[in-house]
Amino acid sequence: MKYIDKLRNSGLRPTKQRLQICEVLFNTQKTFHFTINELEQKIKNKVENKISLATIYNTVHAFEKKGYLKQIPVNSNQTYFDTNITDHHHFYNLKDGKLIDLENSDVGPINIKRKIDGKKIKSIEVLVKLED
Amino acid sequence: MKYIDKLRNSGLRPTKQRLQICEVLFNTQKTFHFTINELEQKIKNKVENKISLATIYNTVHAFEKKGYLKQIPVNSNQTYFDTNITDHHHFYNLKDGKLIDLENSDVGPINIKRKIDGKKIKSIEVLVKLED
DNA sequence: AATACAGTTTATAATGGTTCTAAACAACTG
DNA sequence: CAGTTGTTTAGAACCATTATAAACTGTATT
Repeated sequence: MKYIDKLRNSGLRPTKQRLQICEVLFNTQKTFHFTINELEQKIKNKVENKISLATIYNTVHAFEKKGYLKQIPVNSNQTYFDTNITDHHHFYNLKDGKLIDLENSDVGPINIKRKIDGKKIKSIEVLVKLED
Repeated sequence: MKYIDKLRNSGLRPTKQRLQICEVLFNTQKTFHFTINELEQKIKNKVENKISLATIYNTVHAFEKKGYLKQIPVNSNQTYFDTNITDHHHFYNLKDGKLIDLENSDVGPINIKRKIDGKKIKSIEVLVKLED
């Protein structure tokens, strides 16, 4: 149904596990940030059958490669992902390790004046660290 | 000599190992970026005696806490540090994992318009990912 | 519908960066 | 110099992530 075409169109077979993970990731009002650990918990709560941790890693990486998820650069021992794939930036609360979206209008345009020969800019990401 | 006071003034005993690591980190014309692994190699080359990996970790963390080093937020399995502790941003070359400093004048001022109650902004960091 | 093939899932092991441990050691104070 | 506290160290432990390889499933073909 909902996600089968999305997966097929990007060359990913719509397996039961992937469709279930799609439900958890994309069938929500709001986008959200997560670590693999947090996603594993969410899946445990929402999905009847067990999905192996390896599959969660595989799927998240597959979705990231296809552009359905973004990795957020943060200093942490865990990798943070975002289901909001639009260009935007983040607050990072050092106290609890939580991220908060910053709209582009909250930051203003960022104009990188310097160029590196033979290289293209793939992304520009602003991380604003918060403390008490 | 050179670094003894620096260390004493920040409440760190000027041990042989710390002074040697200071030489490697700070006794250079240019600032530089490094991972612990890279620093370990540099130390092996420049220092006669062996410094244990645990000491390298301890020292880097101590120096970071004192503000002599900065961590750079990058998505990588290794932590990146910078001996340039002034406010500035980075290019990140995805191909080889190398960082390049961006002067503030190359980016322009960044004005975060949104505020989070009860939180202060500790740092604002821009990461510009480069691809071919 | 049965078959074959390539893509997926899975439990488990392996990897590797980082942190912990606790014993030996070194810097400071009086 | 002696006592105390901070530091170094090798090695073990930790833990997020990746690799392995066997079982399984989706899909295209007949």
